[in-house]
Amino acid sequence: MDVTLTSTGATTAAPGKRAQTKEQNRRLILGAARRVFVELGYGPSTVRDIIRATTLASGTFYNYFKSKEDVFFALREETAAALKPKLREERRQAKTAEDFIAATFSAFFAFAASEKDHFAAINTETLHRHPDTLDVVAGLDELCQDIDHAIGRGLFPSLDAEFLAAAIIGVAFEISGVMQNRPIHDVQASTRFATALLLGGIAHSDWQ
Amino acid sequence: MDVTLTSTGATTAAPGKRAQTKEQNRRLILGAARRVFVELGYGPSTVRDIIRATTLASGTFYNYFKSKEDVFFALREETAAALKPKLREERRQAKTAEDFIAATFSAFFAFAASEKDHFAAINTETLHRHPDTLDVVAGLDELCQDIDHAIGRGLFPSLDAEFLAAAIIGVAFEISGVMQNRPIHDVQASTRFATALLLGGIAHSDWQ
Amino acid sequence: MDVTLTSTGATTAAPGKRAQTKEQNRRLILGAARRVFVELGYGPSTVRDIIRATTLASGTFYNYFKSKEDVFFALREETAAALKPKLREERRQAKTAEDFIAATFSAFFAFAASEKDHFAAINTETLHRHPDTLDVVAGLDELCQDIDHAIGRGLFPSLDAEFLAAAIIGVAFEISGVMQNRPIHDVQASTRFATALLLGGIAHSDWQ
Amino acid sequence: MDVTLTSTGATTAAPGKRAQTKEQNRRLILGAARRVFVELGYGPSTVRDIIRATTLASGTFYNYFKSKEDVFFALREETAAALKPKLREERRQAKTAEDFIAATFSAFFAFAASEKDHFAAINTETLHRHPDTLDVVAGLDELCQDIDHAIGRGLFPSLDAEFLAAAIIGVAFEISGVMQNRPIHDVQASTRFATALLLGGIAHSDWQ
DNA sequence: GATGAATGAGAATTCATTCAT
DNA sequence: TATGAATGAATTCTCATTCAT
Repeated sequence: MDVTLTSTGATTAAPGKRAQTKEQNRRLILGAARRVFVELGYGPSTVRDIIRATTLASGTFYNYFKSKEDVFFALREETAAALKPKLREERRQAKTAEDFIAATFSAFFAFAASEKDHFAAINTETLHRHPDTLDVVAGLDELCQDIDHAIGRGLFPSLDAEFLAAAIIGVAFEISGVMQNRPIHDVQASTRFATALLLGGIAHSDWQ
Repeated sequence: MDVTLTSTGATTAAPGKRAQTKEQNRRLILGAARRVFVELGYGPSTVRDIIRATTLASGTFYNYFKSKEDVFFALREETAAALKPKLREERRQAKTAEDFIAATFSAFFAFAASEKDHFAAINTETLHRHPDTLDVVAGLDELCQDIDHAIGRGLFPSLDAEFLAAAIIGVAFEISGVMQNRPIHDVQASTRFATALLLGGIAHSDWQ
Repeated sequence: MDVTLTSTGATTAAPGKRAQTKEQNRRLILGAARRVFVELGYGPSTVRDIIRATTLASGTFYNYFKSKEDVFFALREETAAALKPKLREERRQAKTAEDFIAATFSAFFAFAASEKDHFAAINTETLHRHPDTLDVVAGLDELCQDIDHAIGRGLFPSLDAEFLAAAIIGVAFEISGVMQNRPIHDVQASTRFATALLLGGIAHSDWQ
Repeated sequence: MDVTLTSTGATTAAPGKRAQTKEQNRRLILGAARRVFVELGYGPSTVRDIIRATTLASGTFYNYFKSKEDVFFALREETAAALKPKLREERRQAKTAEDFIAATFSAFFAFAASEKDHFAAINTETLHRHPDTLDVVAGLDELCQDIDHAIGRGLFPSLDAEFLAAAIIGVAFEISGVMQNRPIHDVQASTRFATALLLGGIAHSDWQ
């Protein structure tokens, strides 16, 4: 009984340290989850696997997350938070359609190349298990908005923004997949190809 | 003597009732699996779920397939067998780059619209669990070959065939995803958009 | 209907051939079972394993045997039928205690060395699963009788025949186990050791 | 601060309620396994059977043991730990061959009579499923060593120690089997018989 | 008699989650 | 809050056996 009192006292006495440990544990779990998702794929991964990749006890997991899915959403949020601002920023400043497209692909491929783990954890079958993932991460909504905005600014002709956004994202993911399978991850070449294709199509003059 | 003949004859008659039931059951399981995969997604689906979607006993499943994965491969094979020939045939006969691209998208979107289940079962997260699925179903290899061939015939400029194939497949899947979410599945509009984009790029003149 | 007639006719027409196939199949199953028991041990072996080691269909098994245990009893009977007469014959003709003991061990070890498979199939954990196996195979009853008889003939002093029979069989099996683990299966040496031990004990004069 | 101390103290106190329950459950499972092995034999016993003989939930079993085999090894270790020291101790102090042999048999039969369950659980067909069981439990290695040592001390003539050890163990197990089937478990009579046989052989003078 | 597919009980094992400490 | 043992539902898979052909 008095214990409650005392312990409460202790809790309020050192809130900083408590909070720090809490944030620490949260990051511990997220990091472990990312590693596990990359290793096993999202579907086969279990909460047990995540806990095992941690120094924490099984019960502790549930102080931070409700389920594996819950962890995944947190990870996705992290990735989105890291990627989306970069994408938007550059697109905002685009003066031409080429700037716009190139900025999008460039940011995307650079991220895919540098943050392999972020990307791998997301890229696994999660994409289709949670089909909005790609939209969330790459910011389909924002891309749509930006495209509409760009159409308004006269950068693009008036076309189906949703289709275009889908096409851009489809090309971005598939090309980045090919890129990651090649011996060297040539971000520039990938960006050049995707940009040229989206901008001028196959028929345009200067391939190579 | 003749008895032996007769009885043998009866037993091995044409497909025989036995063989017929066997093929029937195989199809029963495949059908159930397709429905289950569409409903739950591939990962969460269990062999039990598939059996439950069937009138058969649990053990019977294993007379036909080794595992859930085994069923999936059979389904994928089916889908590929249904889709790939259509794709190739039309591309073969293409006289122009536009024919080539349009034929590919048209066949793909038509298939996606008409064979929703085939497509949905494949399209689930299986795509990334079995990353070669898309290649198998849509025939990445054949697409690469056909592109190379088309380059040889002078239909296309000389570009990175693998990148282009990836881009086409990425656009095809993503656009078909958008299409399937819209109230009406306008195959023609989707085909027109994707073809125009890939062929002339965003910058080309006549959108709409 | 008339088929029944005809087929019956056929059956009675060539009874020899039928019977031959029947006996053939029985032997096929017994042989497969022995191999399987030796390979996997009796416990882990399944009827399926036995059938698989055969060219026959699963249902056919049940035309010949009721269960795995049933097969085992048949095998044991076979082994007993092969071993017991040899043992008895030689013991009958024994003129001295040494003859009696030596004959028993000699026949046993020779059998163990030559009929490894028979022996191995029996020797596995079946021994204790069916604890009477050893008695059946080695003929504990007959050994008891023969000992009693020998006591009557004055070959042995008057001792507890059951204990002695147990001791003989225990020594026989354990020594044969050691023998089979040695590089060469020296039946004579084993016989000599066991006979000397049982006859004169450790304390007797001429070991070596 | 002191709260931490107190709570920590409570949690880790001596064995602690947790640890105590854990050990309790371990013994619960081992006890159940022993009963089940005796009842059904090792081979036919299943993990389910063991769990069912317990008040615990199925999953709990796997918190303690990996498999049925794992339990068996634990039981065997227990039995060996209970039996072997008795055997060795008495043999060490043996002044004569008779002492040596008698001590071995006496300890063995006494154990067999008193610890029927220990013995029965081990004695089942496990013996041949895990052929080293007998050696482990009865200490074949130690017996060999002790025999060699005894030969060195001049207690025994120079004979094949491995053969002798095998013979002793064979006699011990078989005689104890006979003994256990008799209405009264006369440890002394069994010891006397086995000792006399091994020591002086059948031919020695004073049976009875 | 021979065949081999269907059956469904049952075995081993894992897992998310709870809760006493 | 952290811990980690207990839980029992759920899953995969095997097996002996039956029975229509």
